[in-house]
Amino acid sequence: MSGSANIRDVAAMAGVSVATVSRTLKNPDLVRPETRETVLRCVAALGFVPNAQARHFRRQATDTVILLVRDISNPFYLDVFKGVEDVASSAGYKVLMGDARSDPARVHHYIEMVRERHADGLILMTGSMPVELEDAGLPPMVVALEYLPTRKLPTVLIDNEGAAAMATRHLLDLGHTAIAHLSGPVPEVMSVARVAGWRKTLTDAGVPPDERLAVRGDFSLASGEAAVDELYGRGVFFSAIFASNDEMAVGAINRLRERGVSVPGGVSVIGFDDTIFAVACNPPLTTVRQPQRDIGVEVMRLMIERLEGRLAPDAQVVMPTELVVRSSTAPAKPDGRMVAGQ
Amino acid sequence: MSGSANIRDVAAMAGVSVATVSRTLKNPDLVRPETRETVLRCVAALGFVPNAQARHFRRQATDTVILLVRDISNPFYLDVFKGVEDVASSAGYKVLMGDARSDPARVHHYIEMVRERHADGLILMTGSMPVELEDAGLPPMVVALEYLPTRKLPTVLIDNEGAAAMATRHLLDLGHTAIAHLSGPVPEVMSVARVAGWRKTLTDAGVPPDERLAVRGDFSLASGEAAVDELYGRGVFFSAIFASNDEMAVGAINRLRERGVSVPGGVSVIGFDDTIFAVACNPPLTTVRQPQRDIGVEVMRLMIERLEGRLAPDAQVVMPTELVVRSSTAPAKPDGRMVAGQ
DNA sequence: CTGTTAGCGCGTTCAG
DNA sequence: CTGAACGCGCTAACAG
Repeated sequence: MSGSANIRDVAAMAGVSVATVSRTLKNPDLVRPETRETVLRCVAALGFVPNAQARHFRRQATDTVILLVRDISNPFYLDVFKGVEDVASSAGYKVLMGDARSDPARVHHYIEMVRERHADGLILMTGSMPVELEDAGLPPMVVALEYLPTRKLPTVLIDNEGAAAMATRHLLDLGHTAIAHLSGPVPEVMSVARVAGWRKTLTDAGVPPDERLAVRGDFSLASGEAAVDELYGRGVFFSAIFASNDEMAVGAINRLRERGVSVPGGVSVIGFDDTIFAVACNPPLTTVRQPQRDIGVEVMRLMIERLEGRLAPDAQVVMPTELVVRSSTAPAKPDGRMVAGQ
Repeated sequence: MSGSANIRDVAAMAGVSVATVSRTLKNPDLVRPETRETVLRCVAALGFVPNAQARHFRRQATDTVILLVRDISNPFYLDVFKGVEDVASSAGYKVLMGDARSDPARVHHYIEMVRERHADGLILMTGSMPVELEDAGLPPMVVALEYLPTRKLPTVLIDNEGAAAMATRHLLDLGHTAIAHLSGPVPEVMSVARVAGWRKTLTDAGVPPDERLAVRGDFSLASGEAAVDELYGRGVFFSAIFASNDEMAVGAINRLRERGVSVPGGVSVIGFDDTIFAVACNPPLTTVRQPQRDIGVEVMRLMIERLEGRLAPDAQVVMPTELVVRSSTAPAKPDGRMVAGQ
């Protein structure tokens, strides 16, 4: 009745061998129906529950993967996790969530966990990675949304430059030309690509940006607020802001309002990601949507293929992004200078 | 050099027995220094990393706990996770994050994982639990912030009724008397306790609430928006709202503004939790803070004590809450009726 | 269809 | 201080 029965107890009670019990549970069609029923009855009677550790030990697999994110405080990862978890659980895998806190030592720690066979594989959503690890000894890994320049690993990506161009073009189409950009932490590839998309789009449109319009942030709410102060401090005119994520966009909006500038009346703001912040924001945020859940789904699919040995090491999946127009962007005022020097 | 060396390979290379290698790694002082050094050299040379599965199998422990939350979409859990993870990792434990999605079947699934010895214990942050499980057969579990009436389990709590009273009193102190309440899903204990705190505080203050001022929500942004519509639909006057979490408070604020009611000028709004929503909100949200990270810290401590067998089954820890005054609440206007029938 | 057997890699006796 | 040997619970051969 208690949970401490093992497969031998069941076998003894059912008068069969342990192999038969094992088969009944794992491969029932190999067992004669009557035998099967007897065994199952005994399993129930003893409250037998197979020991996963023993099974894993024997099979040399844990059926567990680790999802390692840059910073778990970022709600962005919540839906990614859901996607990963859906695919994982329907394929019999468990998901461990790890928080790298942007610390290479912690990334290393999680890689060690896989090498110790705590888990079968590692899904990386972290930009940094310790370099001392030789490629050969690396455990099964796949990457999502990040760039690890020195490695060749299966990856799920978005077109960051193209998505940034989409955001910038939206503002151009509304008549804005003085478009500031709040970037993520440069020189990370992701941030650099978005800066490039912004700059190129403006240049191609014949309004190459004043470099004072580019402010470096770190994806935090606070850095969005600070960036607005920085822009005013630089004394540069702008009628729109393209922020590299929603959280900074919200920070920027809040600071603009504190300064008496309305959004989108005074300044238009567009974000990036389409997280919960975009809907919670007031006004609701125009943003570039990343399909978070689907990204999770795809990267877990890659992981499974990788674990089953059927996947090219340089497989790449590019996920689409999409402009979501809400209420934080509006046509530019003809007398655009009204905001200057505010 | 690759990671596939086992303890026998090390023993062979070092010319000692496997037992000596094991001791060197786990209990170095039992080994003569020179032997130890030789062994360690060989460990390094072979890139030996002990197989965690084998160790766990042998020890009948996984050094892993599961943190099962009601709904991972709720950013509230992010900091709880951090607290859990901090304590866990410094005690040598790993944390698996599970998402119950308010589905008892999923809770059951995670309990099974523990019974299968996938993990050593389960931290429950879910209100529902399948009742068919007999108390005796339950694996090590501790609970945080939730009430499982039928069970007696170690628990970390807050004083929900007291905290709700604190929020309500803040509004009373500002001169409000027509105070609406957006509750969580009644009849869950947590929601009921907050409703009780609201009602009792008003009654004690001599302004027993019109029952039309109580609107049932489900902790979602959308239900906060809908609740505002519901209040206006009921035609009941209110100058302040106490929402049972921040997300609903933000939803309420946004809908109020869409209706042309300013916050806090027209209506004051107070939330509950102090999640990232409170700071991202415009205006910044007055709220009742729960110490999320510390709650995680405490509940993981309880878990460890429970796993080490030293913990009363009915241990309880009550964590303090705190009023955080920001800008979404303001003194009531003398001509309070200005909002009515808006 | 079923039973027998041999480990998976490690920790822990118990002798020396 | 060290080595030999056993077994944790299960699954995957291989025989019947």
